[in-house]
Amino acid sequence: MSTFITTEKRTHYCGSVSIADDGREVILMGWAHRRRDHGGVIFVDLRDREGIVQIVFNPEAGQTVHGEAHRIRNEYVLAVKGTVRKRPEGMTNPALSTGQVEVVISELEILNESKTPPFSFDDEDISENIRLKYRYLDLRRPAIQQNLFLRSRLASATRHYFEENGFIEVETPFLTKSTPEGARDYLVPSRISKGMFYALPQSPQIFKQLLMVSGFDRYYQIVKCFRDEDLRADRQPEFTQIDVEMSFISEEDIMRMMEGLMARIFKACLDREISLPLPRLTYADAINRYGKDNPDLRFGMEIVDLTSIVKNSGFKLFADVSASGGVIKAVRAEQASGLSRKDLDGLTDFVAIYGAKGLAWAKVNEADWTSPIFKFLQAGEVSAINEAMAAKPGDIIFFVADTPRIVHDSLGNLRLNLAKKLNLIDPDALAFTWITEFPLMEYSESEKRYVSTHHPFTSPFLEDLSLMSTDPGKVRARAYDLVLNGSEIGGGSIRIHQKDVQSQVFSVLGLSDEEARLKFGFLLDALEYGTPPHGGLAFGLDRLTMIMTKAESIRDVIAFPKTQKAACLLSDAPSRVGIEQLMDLSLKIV
RNA sequence: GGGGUCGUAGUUAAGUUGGUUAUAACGCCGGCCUGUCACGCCGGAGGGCGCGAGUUCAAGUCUCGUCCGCUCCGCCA
Repeated sequence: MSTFITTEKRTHYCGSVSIADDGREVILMGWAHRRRDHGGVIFVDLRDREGIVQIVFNPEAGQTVHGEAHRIRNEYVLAVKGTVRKRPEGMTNPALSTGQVEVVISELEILNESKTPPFSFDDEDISENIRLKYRYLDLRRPAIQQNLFLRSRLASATRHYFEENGFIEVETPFLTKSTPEGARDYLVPSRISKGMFYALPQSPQIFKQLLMVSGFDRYYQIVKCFRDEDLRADRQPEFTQIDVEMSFISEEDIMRMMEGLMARIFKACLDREISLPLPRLTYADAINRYGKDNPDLRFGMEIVDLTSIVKNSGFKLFADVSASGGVIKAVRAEQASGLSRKDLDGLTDFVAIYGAKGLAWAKVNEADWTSPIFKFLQAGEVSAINEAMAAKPGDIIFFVADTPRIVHDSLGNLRLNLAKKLNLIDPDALAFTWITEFPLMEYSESEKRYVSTHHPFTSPFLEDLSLMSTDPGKVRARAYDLVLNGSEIGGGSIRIHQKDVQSQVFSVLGLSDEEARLKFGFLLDALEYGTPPHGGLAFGLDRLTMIMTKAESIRDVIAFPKTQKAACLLSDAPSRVGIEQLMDLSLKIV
């Protein structure tokens, strides 16, 4: 074989050959995307990461080259030398960015052959298990490559932004200490200390706070985090955070700095302008108006509280729910009377997922309602509801009556479901909102104690401190989430920097001084050595990339993702290990 | 842990009320073809229906179990 590759250098990417190169000799290397062999002339679409260009083998080019070109099959790896030529009249291909030109080949070297791939790279609906098993081939598909290119630009823009603003990137350990609060840890057994385990970090939370104690003042890191919890379409067991912490700052400073980051990222990656400052919503407002702490603000359809209108209603269900401390709320789907009875039954099943025992609906007419509950309501109630909902003929009102928790869950998700069904969402919209004033802790029925909403180092509102002993659920946290298009893309808080406040929080969480020492002793010690006021936040880089690429699954923005059972179909991880490895670690499988 | 859904040639799918040799398209292989670009034309190979039991004269088709993918609830400070 010749030594094309060692003596010659590639001059262009396939996708970057243009009409400006007309007449120029170029050297290209890439994969045979498709061949069209006419017996005489042979066309090959040559593909690399930048795109596709048509290369042409004419019989006149010579026996050797033409003969070799007959051997080309899909996905063969080629090196070619040839001359760029404007395509003959009427033979351009507008579907191709390089469709004005073609490259007439004078030299060819087949650098490598390829087995027939298990699936076509044009086909969009290949089952995911096949794609994941042959992920290296799946990643040849331009659509996924584009996602990863964008992800890289996102990370790059992030680094530039933080460097310009005086942040230092510091790496924190992956082999670290298991922390009891929060998600389940991935554990790594220690060989040297028998029976002991490291944990992979759920986030670098404590370490970045320690860096503030050390005086680094502004820290960031693009870092893998690990959580051993069940997966979702937007959750992987290992995922990437843009992790940030700052000293001598308040909420305002951090939120401004992060808004700047968002503006930079969207400008750099998508050339989109974000108007700042970003809107804000308190947690309580978000729940009351949208039923969720990650509301999708790309459309309206706000939840309306009807409890005061119907609490004394002749409709027993409403009256009973109200009397037992529940609420009656509703959303209005504009001009949705096209929904069939079957659709409505489907929606009832849908809200049942969130614990709702039923879903009442009312089609609004000129004078009355078409509704199973119409006959139970007085005329005054109907008109009051119509007014509260701003209902117009053709609208449908959906009611849920239950505990606040179930009502918000049901209607919050119903709102999303309806918006998709009724096409209310502009796919290009970017609806940011900060969510502020989260509760510091919530009572956990399963654990029979208060648990942190965010994490135990989150600072309470100082003016709420007196509630700590009397009504801990009412204490607000100095925490903030950033939500984009209904997805929580980041969250953080001002941290506790005084030891006595930290002790108070631990005690409400049911952690004794002794336990707290055992679990977080090193952080508590550090807090006693001149800790500056500090706070920070972390963004989910994967989720942000998902939104920016309009990916439906987090797997489409991760090169080598895991399945819902947390398995890697490519490498076959996790897998059994040999007895020797287990013995080294003093482990026994039970 | 639970709910839903899927599994039939390499791929994507079709397979009626269980009934001879399990279809199609694309891909693959061979032949022909000098302007195609989802090239075209002719011919061919390729699976026993995720796996395991069961019902039946007879099972992709019914039953049970099991595995895998996806999705949701719980979970994810």
